[in-house]
Amino acid sequence: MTATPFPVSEIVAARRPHRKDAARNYDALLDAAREAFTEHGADASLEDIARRAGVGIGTLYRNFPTRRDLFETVYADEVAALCGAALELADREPWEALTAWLGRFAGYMVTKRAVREALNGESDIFQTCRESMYAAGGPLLERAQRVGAARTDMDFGDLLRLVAGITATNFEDAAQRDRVLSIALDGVRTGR
Amino acid sequence: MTATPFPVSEIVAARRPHRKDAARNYDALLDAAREAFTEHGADASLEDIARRAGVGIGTLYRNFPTRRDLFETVYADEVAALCGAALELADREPWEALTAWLGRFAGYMVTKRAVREALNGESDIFQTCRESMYAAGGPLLERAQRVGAARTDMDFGDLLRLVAGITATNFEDAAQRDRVLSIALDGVRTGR
DNA sequence: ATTGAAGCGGAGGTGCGCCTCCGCTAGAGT
DNA sequence: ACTCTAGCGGAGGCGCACCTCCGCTTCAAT
Repeated sequence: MTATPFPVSEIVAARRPHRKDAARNYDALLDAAREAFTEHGADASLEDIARRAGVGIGTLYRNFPTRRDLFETVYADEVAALCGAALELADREPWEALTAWLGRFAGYMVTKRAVREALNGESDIFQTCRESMYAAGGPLLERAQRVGAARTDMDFGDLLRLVAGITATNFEDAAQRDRVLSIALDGVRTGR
Repeated sequence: MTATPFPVSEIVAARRPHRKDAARNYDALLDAAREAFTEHGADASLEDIARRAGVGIGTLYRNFPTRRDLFETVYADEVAALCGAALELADREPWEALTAWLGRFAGYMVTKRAVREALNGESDIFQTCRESMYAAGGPLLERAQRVGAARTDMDFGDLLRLVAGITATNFEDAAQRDRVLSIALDGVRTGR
């Protein structure tokens, strides 16, 4: 849906049908799937997704012949949006831009977890997504490192896992999540 | 199984049957269930668990009438073992004792995740487990805080979530996991 | 050794999600 | 307006996991 200059965005576009009604259904299925994954994780029922989207189960299967196709596309769509977000942060302060992007990244972790679980890491789409993610977010960390705001004995992959893990956890409330995330980022930050 | 002075250990003991063969089956089921949860997460099939344990499905249901009963008991058993581990660290250096225990804690997170997912947080056993965990691990953090090794603007709950989140993530290799965990703990540590 | 009851196991009924298939609908080109 | 084809929907077959039920086995108390 969200168009970005990153390769991952083509994955979603390539599948999208041309006819008007078909495209609408396609979008509705993607939205419904994202919602269902957030709610039920990898076990979300395909028939439930079709129901949410207001289409027949047959339509779901025509657009996404296998469960894997659907999961991959939802995932790619999320990653594409996240990549787009990184571009809009180019003019902010390095450290602030980095943490703002990580905040957005955190929001996408729920879906990502479900997808990873379902696909069991056995998909080459992860490679493409990883590349796009690194291309989008990597520069934010490098910028912060260059101005001495972030420690240099870590790479972007380390940072993503750190934030990913923490945001995937259930907290008592939003305040605790922010507190814990900020403690972890104190481990990343240098100078103050 | 593992006997500790913590209330949570009674949950497992209370269920354990008295007759010899029944007790053996009970233990085998618990082991098989822990293994299955580690491997397949919350979706582990009960029939598969019975098969692994070498007992009939009927035996599983007699011991654990509902899926919830089985999950709760496995979880309680893990927590009891973890509580026991904390007691054995009383004579170590404060910071070292804390990190050693957190390392052990990390090992139990896989099962814990599966159980939490299955029970959807809707069980009062979590309350009991939380209390036992805090009673066991809390003093380790307080000790480290008292000698100035750990920051004081956080509590034990924050620390558990921090470690729990990170260890629940998939890393490229063990080295990366340790690196990330150590970065996060740098955020906790004070004075060097 | 006897016996009763506690425990065992797995066949089979039930329900649910997966996926296919095909008669019907509606968009797009002329 | 007409047509023809891409697209639609959902009934229904299939398989798997859940759970019950009951005849058989094993323990342990006397």
